[in-house]
Amino acid sequence: MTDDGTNSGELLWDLDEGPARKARPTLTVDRIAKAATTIADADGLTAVSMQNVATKLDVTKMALYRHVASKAELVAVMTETAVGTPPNLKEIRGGWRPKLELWAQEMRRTWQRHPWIPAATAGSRVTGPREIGWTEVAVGALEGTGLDGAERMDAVFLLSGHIRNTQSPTTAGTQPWSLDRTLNPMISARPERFPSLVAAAASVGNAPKDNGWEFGLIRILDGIAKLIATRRRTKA
Amino acid sequence: MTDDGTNSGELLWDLDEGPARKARPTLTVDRIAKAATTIADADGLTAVSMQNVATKLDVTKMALYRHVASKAELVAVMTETAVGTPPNLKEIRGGWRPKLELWAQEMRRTWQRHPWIPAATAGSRVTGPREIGWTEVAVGALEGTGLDGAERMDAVFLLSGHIRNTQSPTTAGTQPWSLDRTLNPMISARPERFPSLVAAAASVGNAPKDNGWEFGLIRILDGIAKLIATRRRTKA
DNA sequence: GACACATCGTGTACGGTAGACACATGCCGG
DNA sequence: CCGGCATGTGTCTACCGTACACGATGTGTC
Repeated sequence: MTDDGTNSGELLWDLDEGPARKARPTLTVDRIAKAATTIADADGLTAVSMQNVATKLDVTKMALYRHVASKAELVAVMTETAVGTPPNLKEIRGGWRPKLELWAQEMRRTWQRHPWIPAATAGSRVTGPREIGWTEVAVGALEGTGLDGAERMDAVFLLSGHIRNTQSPTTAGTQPWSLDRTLNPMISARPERFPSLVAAAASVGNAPKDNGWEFGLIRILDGIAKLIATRRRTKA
Repeated sequence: MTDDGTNSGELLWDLDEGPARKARPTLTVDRIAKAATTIADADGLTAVSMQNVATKLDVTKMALYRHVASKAELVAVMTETAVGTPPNLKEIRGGWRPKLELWAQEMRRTWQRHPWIPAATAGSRVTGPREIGWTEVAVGALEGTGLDGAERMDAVFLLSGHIRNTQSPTTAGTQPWSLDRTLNPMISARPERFPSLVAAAASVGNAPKDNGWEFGLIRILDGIAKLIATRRRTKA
């Protein structure tokens, strides 16, 4: 960038380092997506602007449009890369429940590595095959449980929705308390108006500070288990 | 608005209708919020820009800043007004479950009237007292169930998260099928890659087309019921 | 009744966003 | 050698939220 005299000196010395060293490697979709992902991981999806990505790659923002059609497409590519490949659940023994537990944990871990994924995968949009692959294996884990197709789909949607809700501060609803279980001061200052919330905050046990992740996971799986038990009974 | 000759005629006639009829009613927070809500109800929260709201009220956008400090504050006012007052659950008989069922239904209905609420209530922000009131009554419905404070809060959060996930197309995760249960064509074209999804889509029963709302609600409540049953047993 | 002042709406400006489009440059095949 | 095509640049438009100076207007006080 800086075009001062020192640069020419560096250029001379760099001649020793080998031939054909490109000053600027050519732009590819991959490099663009990687740069955008770095930004998103660090500063969130809102920090991903064409300008920011372009600056990081030392090009103008319009250069990016030679490789991606729109920002939405860029985000789609980022997402499809970041979600990775779903876990292989076929080798997991013990039926549908351990499989879904592993699946949920893996998904949660992936989303923790890339906290912007929930925001990027909300709303209607084009979905990539790898992302769909996650749904595929989860629905597959529920085959043979007696649930019909719609139920298997709904169960997986319920589970992934829970991950979304507990994982991302940007897509989750606002909680009355903060992450460390400290009640909103506006509430604790008005115990007569919000008695149940104040009482609940006063009697918090040693629950894990995971934004309700573990709690919800067990409740959902228990609920699904109950339905499956009913189906097996009616079938027999 | 139009400043043509017909207007003066109307003005003359209007003299009969009473004194002090203001051509433009003065701007108030209420009128601004109402206009913004109308826009959001019709075209979504993204259509709510200061410019659009101002145009609707026939003022410049900067005039709005005399009454609201920022757009975030405007959205907060809109939300607090739109959520309304929570239902009175104390009169509902039959224990926690019918109470929470009614609560969830009422919340869902409110959110259906204003589909932008999920998007407006996501992320960290200032929460209004009426909105917190909804959480208050739901947590209150779980008192006396044996759940500790954190569990009562987590249960309500789980439930409202489910409403959010099934209610708003903008905050929900993308489903492999559309609202009418038609599988994404990208999936149905590749049955060898997504066998479980194709199989599930083929065996959909007469499940309600409610985006998994009813399914998830029952599963979650069943899961909570199981936990409550455990607590009662250990207590006794 | 005049005048100062507070309130409220206007107009202009700034930095940010996504993206359309014309132009330059450099590489590669004939 | 040379023409064409791919790729990156520069400029422009239409938005977004919001800071700030200005003018009009209505109101309370002397």
